[in-house]
Amino acid sequence: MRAAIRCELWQDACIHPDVPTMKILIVEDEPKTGDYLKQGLTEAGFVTDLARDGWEGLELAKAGHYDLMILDVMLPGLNGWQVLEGVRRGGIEMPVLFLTARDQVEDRVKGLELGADDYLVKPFAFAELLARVRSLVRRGHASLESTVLKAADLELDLLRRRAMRAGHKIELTAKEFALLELFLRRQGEVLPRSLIASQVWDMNFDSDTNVIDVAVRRLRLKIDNEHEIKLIHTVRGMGYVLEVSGQ
Amino acid sequence: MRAAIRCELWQDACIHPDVPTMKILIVEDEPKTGDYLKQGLTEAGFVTDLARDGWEGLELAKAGHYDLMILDVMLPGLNGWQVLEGVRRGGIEMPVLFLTARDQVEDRVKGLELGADDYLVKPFAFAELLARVRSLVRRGHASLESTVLKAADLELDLLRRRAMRAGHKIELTAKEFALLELFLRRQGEVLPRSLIASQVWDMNFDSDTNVIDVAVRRLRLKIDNEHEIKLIHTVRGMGYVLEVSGQ
DNA sequence: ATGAATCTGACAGGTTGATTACAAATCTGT
DNA sequence: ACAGATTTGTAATCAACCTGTCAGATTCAT
Repeated sequence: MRAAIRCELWQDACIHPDVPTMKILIVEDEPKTGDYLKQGLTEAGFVTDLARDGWEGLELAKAGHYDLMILDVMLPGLNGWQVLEGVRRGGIEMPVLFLTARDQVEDRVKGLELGADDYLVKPFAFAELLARVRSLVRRGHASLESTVLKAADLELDLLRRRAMRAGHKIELTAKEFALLELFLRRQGEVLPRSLIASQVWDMNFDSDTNVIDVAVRRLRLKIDNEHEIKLIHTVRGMGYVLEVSGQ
Repeated sequence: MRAAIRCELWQDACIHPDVPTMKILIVEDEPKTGDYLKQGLTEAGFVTDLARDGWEGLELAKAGHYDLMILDVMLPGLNGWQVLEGVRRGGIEMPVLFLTARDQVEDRVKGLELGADDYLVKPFAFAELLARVRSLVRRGHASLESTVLKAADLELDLLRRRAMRAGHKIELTAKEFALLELFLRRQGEVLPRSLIASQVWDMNFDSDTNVIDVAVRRLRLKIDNEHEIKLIHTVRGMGYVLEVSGQ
């Protein structure tokens, strides 16, 4: 168990200069799924609210200003479409990501016609959800969210899936890419191994493995090795951080 | 912080010194879809009129002058093509965006032949519609030119449903065509298999199929095989991308 | 100095994607 | 509606190369 409390404090204290916080409303009655989503998205750097049923969801949607709503179709009380309809009638324009069950193909079409922007069939991989969420948020804020993350002379183009440092192209594997993306999105923050694990891997920290250390090393070899200024730093006992030193 | 950003967005949306307001005519009989389109486009800064059937659409198109028409194919009374034909006979030259059902491939061809400028398959994500709308409004009604997608010496003619590479005609099947269209519309972007699956197939990726791999291979055989410069590239662990390398 | 934390290099199993063949589904002309 | 042709999906095989593990070296804080 790594110093969880301290980490939260660090996260709270640190505000990204260039990436504004995005607020996401999750409407999901099943506790497990709901908590899972909330935690995962929070760790990914989003601010989330969780509504446990349709009515609560609708209410929250109207009250707060969200950048995205994640909406389960099967809900007690108001179902997903009804919530969506209520939201749209209320003149609220946020993008909506529908979660539907495997056999409810029709529902999917219905949802899209009613103005959902994307859908995902349960069960889904968290990484998949995250990708959709980012895509929707990006489109909603066309100019706000850049598709290129930067730190010093390092650039990561998310759409083209390419990394460059000092104008030199760098080939990254999938894991390396995901890891670097996380570092860049939360640069300046010290990321504990448990957080890295939950975001880049699907595991809940199998304490005694050094996959992360090895992955960070491999990334370093490609990113930092031939450069005077190092970007990825080890914070002993806490985790890793990507930052432009002298900052 | 959030508040500040929102304000800027609103101001941006409201005061456009260099962009005059664009008028869009929506012809859609299904009330929910119609309302949703109208609302969404209005909030995106367009001025919209909504016609509930073909006759009304035709009448409005002739009366007011619009910068774009969004036209559903399935309409009671006059259908989409008939409306389009009437509009063109009336000597009205605005760009037209067609909304068609997924499997009605013929419809799309017909629509394009009759002088539509682009089409979108229902159900679609609103963001996608918005992108097409903006593209059309910016470009204006360009007829033939607008229906050809290009990358290096590869051309895809949406109207004639024909592909050419280096001046040589290439016969494509329906799936191949749809796949290549997606690649060309989003060239430079690495498309994950899940994205391709949802766009070209009507499925949500049950990872235990390699349809996409096979389809890409078949497309490659026709597009890239005999050419020095490859256009479709594999990005291991991430997906496929069409791009002119060295770009 | 000492123990814990982290780095390093090598290796092997596993995953990914290319390729091929074949079966199922769809289209076509009669 | 039927038979043949074409298109499309499935499955098996193979090669390339990721990626997790591990053991030993190294660094760091006390």
